[in-house]
Amino acid sequence: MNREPQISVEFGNLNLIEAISKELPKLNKTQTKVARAILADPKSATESSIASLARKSSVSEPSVNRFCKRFNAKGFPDLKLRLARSLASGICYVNPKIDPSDEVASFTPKIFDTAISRLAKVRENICHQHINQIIESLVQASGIYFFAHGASAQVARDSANKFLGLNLPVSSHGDILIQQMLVAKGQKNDVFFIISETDSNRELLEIAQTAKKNGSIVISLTPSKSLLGDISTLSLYIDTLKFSKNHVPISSRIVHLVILDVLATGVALYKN
Amino acid sequence: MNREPQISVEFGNLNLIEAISKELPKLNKTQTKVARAILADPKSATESSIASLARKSSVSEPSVNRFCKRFNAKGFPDLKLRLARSLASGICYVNPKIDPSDEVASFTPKIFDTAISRLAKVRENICHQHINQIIESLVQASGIYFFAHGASAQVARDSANKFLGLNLPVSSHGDILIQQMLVAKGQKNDVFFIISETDSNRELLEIAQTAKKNGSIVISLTPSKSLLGDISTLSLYIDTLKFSKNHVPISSRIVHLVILDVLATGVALYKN
DNA sequence: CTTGTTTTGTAGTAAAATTACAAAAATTAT
DNA sequence: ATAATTTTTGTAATTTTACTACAAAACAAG
Repeated sequence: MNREPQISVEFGNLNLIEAISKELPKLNKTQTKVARAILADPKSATESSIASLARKSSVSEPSVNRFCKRFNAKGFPDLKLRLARSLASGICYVNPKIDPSDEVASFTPKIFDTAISRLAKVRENICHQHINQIIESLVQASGIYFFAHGASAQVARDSANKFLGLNLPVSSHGDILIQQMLVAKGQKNDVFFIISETDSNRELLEIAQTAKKNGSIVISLTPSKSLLGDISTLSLYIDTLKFSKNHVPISSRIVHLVILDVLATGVALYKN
Repeated sequence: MNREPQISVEFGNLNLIEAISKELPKLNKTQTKVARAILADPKSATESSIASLARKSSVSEPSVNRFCKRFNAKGFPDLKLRLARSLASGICYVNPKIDPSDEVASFTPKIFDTAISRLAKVRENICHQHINQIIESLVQASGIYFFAHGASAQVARDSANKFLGLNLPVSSHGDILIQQMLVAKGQKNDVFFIISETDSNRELLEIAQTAKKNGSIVISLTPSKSLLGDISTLSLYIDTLKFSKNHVPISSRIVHLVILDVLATGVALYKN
């Protein structure tokens, strides 16, 4: 039973809450009241009747109805529907802050939620065509080299293990000198897969450039707007959260790992 | 001060569609009709009235209403709400199978969904008290040693990096001989943190036993019902999915990583 | 201040959902 | 088999909810 994903990313629907807060300054007096009431507790808004929302915002029922139409909804039930969708979709996930007074019971779910919402976001936005191209490159590569430094080195090793299990000519390397040597000897069908959480590494950039010059394929897993991504043959952009001191310090690594699971699965399917 | 994150996905609600298809065989004649009508086009169900859904499934309106209550909804609007929520995220909480005919666009969300639902499950079931005890052990340890083999070795290294950043006396080791040596010299306040996805490693078990005998603290991250867990001072149980050939091969590593983020966060908060 | 425009609420109407109850199946015991 | 009991289902009435037409305020410009 081949279950297709049931998502429908209808742009107009997904970020209704964001749309409302964006339009907030342009709204008149009563509509602002309604908007405030909704934004104050969007979830309960999805569960309440037009009457109770009208009461909550101290306006009349038709005013709530007009508000709905202002936002291109057919009516109040339609607005609730969109609201529910935009709440569940996670597009407007706010990364919860951890404050020093947090107990285990309060920060543990926060950390899980952050990880989950990051995955959910990437799930929505990832480009399947890119994935496909990467899979094809990997399958026909004469050699696959995972390069990374620092924390990402673990992801690189893990990836190499995965692909090794699929009988691909793969290895992973964390040492710059070795990376440089391998790139210098790179063939046309060699794939250099570079994983970077921060795009801050100058040496990796040069390595990628050399690889490109030699005609090898460079695939990168980097933050968006990264120099590394620019010069790569193919790249997947995963942004690290710029976390301030008390933000959840979830790593991109988790997302990277899942993406590499996707790639490995793709390769496995491709070879059969 | 148990403030929940402002916007969190409610995972208990999200799997209504799955719940319906799961209950399908247990339903009686009319309710099956309703279920079929909903499953045939869940999205349009969220947009239609009870009357039109009743017409579509060739049953009476009250029957639809009864169906709603069968699934713990307050009534029809409530069911629509839940349906909308479960559609919007598109996350499938039953571990989906990947079949060889799957395209990138169909197996990619499956893999993400599996990771997400695993995290969600652990988030719900994790014992905060255990976490707390582990954090306390780590903070007061004179030495922390992460031990793992195979794929988990990456998690061990990653964890060591994390705790190193918090100025703890930490190291990670993948080599059995070194592990044995370190355990033999173990002090009372030393913590041996053993990460294992499979509980299949006999040597690690012996190492844990030695550590325990020496009076050191043994903390383990293992599958439930594991021998390793039994002999540990403290343990967190994370079950690996026993995946058949065509199940999503998501690793426990992702869950392990998040748990270690939790522990690191706890330690960081504890020290301030 | 008056006229025209926009905004807002009132009251009535239409639609939707729920409930109570009765009819029809289905089940069980005789 | 058939009567009695239970369960299931639909009809009709009730209640709740949402929408619309219209009139009263509020506001702006002359």
